[in-house]
Amino acid sequence: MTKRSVIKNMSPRSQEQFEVIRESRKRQIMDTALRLFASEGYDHCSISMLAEQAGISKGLMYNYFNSKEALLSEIIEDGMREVLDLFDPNHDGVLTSEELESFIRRVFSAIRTNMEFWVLYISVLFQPGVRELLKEQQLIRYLERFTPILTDYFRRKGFEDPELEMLTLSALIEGFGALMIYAYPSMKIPDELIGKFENRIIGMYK
Amino acid sequence: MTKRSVIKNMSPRSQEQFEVIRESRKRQIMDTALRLFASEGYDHCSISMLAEQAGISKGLMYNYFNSKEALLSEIIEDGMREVLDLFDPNHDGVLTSEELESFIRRVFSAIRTNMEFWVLYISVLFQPGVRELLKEQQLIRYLERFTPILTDYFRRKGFEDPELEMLTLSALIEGFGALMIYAYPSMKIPDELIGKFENRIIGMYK
Amino acid sequence: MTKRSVIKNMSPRSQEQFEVIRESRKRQIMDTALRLFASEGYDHCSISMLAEQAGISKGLMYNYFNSKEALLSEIIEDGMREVLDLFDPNHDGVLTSEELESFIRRVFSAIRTNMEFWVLYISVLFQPGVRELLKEQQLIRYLERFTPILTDYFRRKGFEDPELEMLTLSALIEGFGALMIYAYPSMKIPDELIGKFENRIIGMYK
Amino acid sequence: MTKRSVIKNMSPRSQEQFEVIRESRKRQIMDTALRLFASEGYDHCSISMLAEQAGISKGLMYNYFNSKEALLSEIIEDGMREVLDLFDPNHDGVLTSEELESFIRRVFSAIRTNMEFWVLYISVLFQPGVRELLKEQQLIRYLERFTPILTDYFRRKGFEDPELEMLTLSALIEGFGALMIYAYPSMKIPDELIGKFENRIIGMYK
DNA sequence: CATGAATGAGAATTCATTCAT
DNA sequence: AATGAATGAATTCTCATTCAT
Repeated sequence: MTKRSVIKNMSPRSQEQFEVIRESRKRQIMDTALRLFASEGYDHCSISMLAEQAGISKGLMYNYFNSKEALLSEIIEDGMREVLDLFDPNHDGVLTSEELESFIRRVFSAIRTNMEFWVLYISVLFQPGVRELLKEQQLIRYLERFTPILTDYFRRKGFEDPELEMLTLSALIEGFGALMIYAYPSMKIPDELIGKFENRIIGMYK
Repeated sequence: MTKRSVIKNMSPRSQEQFEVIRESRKRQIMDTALRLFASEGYDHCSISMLAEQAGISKGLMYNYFNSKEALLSEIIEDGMREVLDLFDPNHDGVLTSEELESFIRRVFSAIRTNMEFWVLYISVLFQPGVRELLKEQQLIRYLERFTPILTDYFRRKGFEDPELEMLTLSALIEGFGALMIYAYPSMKIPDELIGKFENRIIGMYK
Repeated sequence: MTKRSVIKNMSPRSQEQFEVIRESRKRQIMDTALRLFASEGYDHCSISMLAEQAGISKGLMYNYFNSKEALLSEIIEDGMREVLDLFDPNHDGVLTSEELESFIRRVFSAIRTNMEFWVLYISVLFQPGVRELLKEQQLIRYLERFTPILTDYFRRKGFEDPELEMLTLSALIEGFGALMIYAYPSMKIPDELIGKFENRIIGMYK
Repeated sequence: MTKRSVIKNMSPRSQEQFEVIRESRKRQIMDTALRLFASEGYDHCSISMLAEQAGISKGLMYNYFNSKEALLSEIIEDGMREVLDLFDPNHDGVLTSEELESFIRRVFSAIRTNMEFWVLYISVLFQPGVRELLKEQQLIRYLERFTPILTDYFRRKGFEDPELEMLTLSALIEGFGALMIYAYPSMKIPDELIGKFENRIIGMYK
């Protein structure tokens, strides 16, 4: 009788309990890592530092993630999932005015409520060496699927140059994100101004 | 006989020759470093890699720069100088329509012709650990001096909410930069579209 | 169930086991380092050499000491503790003849039984760059506290020039140490002669 | 006709002049090096630093000395020659009281007037890695030749244990040197006290 | 004789990762 | 599942020495 089976016999519900423990540990690690990666930078945050901050041993991390890069990857995927959840996945490929407004509002909301994720995401996005990592990620593919839908929307709405509108809208959103991130965490753009900005964009494309 | 000629006699390779060598080597190192930092990322580019790519020994870099960070710093300063040269430093604090148009065109031109620098600049800007390095840089101070001038311009032009216009313009420019950089070097936004985008922005604020 | 036992359950190798490992490894590293620093010189002994001699990897040293200098520092402190233990810390500031004799005998004993430490200590003491490291060490402070006590002893004993006696005694001890160390490890001053020397000094100041 | 012969023809007395230049340059380098080695430590003083302080180029040093170690070696030899010059080399192997007094006075004088040399000498002497360098030096051989002469002196003078006297005198001198060096350059032992100390030693062995 | 650019071996140190327990 | 000791490759940086001019 192996040590393993002994443990098994002693705790019949251990299977589910283990699952729960695993999941909570994973969250704990990922939350700490997101915070540290964003504030210290992915490269400058060592596994030691991470383990210490998360209150676990260095070895344990490798029990949950195959490597530091795998951890990053999961964090990014996780953050994206959270972001994507904000968007209606049910649309049929044809965008209405209401759906566009909702989309824009969600984008702004996402940026404002997930700053830590965005800082990490963008800082990683601009580290050329790691870029490849993200190229295959869902968000990018999602956004790429979204652009023709948007372009189509502008065409249907009778905009003279749909592509130009698409570029402008993209730039406005990206630019807003960049401004927010760059300001984070020291400066702050007033909430009221952000609201106006949001409304203006919606007004431009309704 | 001047002191200079004495020195000359003492050193078979003259002062000027050494200066020429130093200057050209420095350029060679900085050019290689800019390229590599931008394409591989500052952190992922080691001195070994840099030396190999530049065709010099590892030690030589330290003959010209005190540290890797000092090298980065000089590259950034250098790039900024080049960028700032694009802008007219002679304006008196009051912006005319023509000056604004000129400014916007120069910004776009700068982004498009110095992509490598911008990729590096932005990637560094978003690396939390190195951010402090740039906070004291000229470009940021320059841009910060520019924002009130722009806001004032919008006020004089009778725009309803000058701050909102300022934010919008900033977002459009930053967003365009981000799009360009993100696309670099694999994708390309068509030149024609960029031209239209530029003209639209100018049209918006004239 | 105490917190301790919880921790125990969590780690198959118990807290105590780790402490034992750490302590023994630390000793192993410090012993090797003392030997090497004394025989090769602190500067000429590289971490590589040390690791090789101690039979560990280069990196492991940094698991136990923050830097090479920290290692040196701990060795010095350790040696001093050992040396200071030889002296009676209970004296009340007033020295008797017996205490002086005991002190001198202990000094000589310390020098003779801790040669490796003394060689390192003195060699470091005379390396200008590292001197500051030792200025704050206990031994020096201890000795500095001792000099007025000795001077006072000579005054009470009716010596004509207590300061001169103090200087002479110090010189005799330092000189003996220097001779021993310089001779180490190739030459040897005969034990019998050392004994006579010791007795003579004691005789001079009783 | 080679470039060399041209120069030769142009300056007929260049041979002697070169000698003078060489000699003065060498002195300049050695003086700077002695000062720096003593104050910064041999290991921590780089050729760059030395060249800068001496106002010459790095390469030039190698024109006069084959290596950094050769430079050290020459400095040591040079300092020893200076020290040895203080002693009467003419004695016939039999020491008189007057000669001993003169010897001791010279030793003390040497220590006090050549502190920089002694600091370097001792610091090098105690760096085990470099010790071998000095083992073959003249001063040590000289001193080794001197010990039997001293022992013989004490025997002839009727001292009970000549070897013990020899050891005591050596310890007193070495100890005084160590005290001086250790105090250098921050503390100072009062000149008057040194004088008394000197006289006491002379008194002890006359 | 004199220069300083250039080299490359080697230094201290960091850190992702492995593994015995 | 959990620990942290151990590894070793890679990193930044230093410096004695060489060499073309």
